[in-house]
Amino acid sequence: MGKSPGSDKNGLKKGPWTAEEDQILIDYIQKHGHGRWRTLPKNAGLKRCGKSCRLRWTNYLRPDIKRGKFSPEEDEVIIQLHSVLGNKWSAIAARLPGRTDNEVKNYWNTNIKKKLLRMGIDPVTHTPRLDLLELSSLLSSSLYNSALNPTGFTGNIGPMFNPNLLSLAAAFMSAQDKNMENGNPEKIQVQNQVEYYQGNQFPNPVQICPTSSSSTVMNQILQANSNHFSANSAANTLPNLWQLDDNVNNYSKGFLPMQNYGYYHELNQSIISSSADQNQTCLTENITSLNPFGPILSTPSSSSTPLNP
DNA sequence: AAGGGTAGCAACCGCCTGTCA
DNA sequence: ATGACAGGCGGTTGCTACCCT
Repeated sequence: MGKSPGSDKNGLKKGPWTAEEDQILIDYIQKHGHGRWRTLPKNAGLKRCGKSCRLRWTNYLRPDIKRGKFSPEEDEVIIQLHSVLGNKWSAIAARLPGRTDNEVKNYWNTNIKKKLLRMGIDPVTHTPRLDLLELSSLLSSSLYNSALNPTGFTGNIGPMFNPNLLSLAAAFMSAQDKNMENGNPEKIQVQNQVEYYQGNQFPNPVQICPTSSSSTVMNQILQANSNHFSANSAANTLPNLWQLDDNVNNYSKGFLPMQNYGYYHELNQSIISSSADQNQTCLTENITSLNPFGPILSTPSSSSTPLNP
């Protein structure tokens, strides 16, 4: 586990902690509390640096640490929060009782990240990967050809484009793939429960037939959002559901934009989903017990602007 | 059974920020 | 205003366990 055993030039021990060291640290903190980590090891009689002690305590020895597998609900919370906060592991971990930032970070890197990639979702931007060339060119042409884009914008469509559309598209793509693999020509029903503050509503549910052309589907999607598009084009800006006009007002309505995953509804304390995976209906479940967004709603960091680099 | 590859994760590293004198 | 220090954070490393051939 961890770094190789040994000691640094100051004679301080490095590497895995022994049970004895753990016990010494626990005993000391129970007696004196933590803090002053630099002097703690000396006072406790540990040949460790303060930083190592702090890490050992916060990541492993703390009594409120919850060990074991992450639940599907925790998975969802991590993904949702990551889409808003980016790699702010401590902030994410703060919403998961008993989980540490290190644990969340490791879990993300070893598990969720791969899961998202397998689903065709970019784990950094939380948008469907546009190396799905067919989709990419489709979206571009849809934008260019549309009178809804009078500015002739030619930039990156990634975050400027309503990610929910991409989600839906990804759901379609993925469902299409699955059906083709299974040789199942049946209609796919992609549940779409996106609720927009500005009154934009997808048809609910959207019926998508995998045998229909992708452009038809995308046209349906674009049309379904035409209210928003035309409203914003009046302001001579590219339509962007994530760059809402007035964050304060929007939040006061009780909706927190969850990039690519719909909206978290403050009053219902539930996520109104635009999940790319029709099987992930748990997104719409009430997750009150985890209540991941309470404090976030009161901080400026809850801006609808994605924090991801 | 043995060896190579890979996933999981504890621990470390270096940078950043906040506090205080 | 500034420098020192403590603590926090995200990224990376490297060991162990497990899987596959």
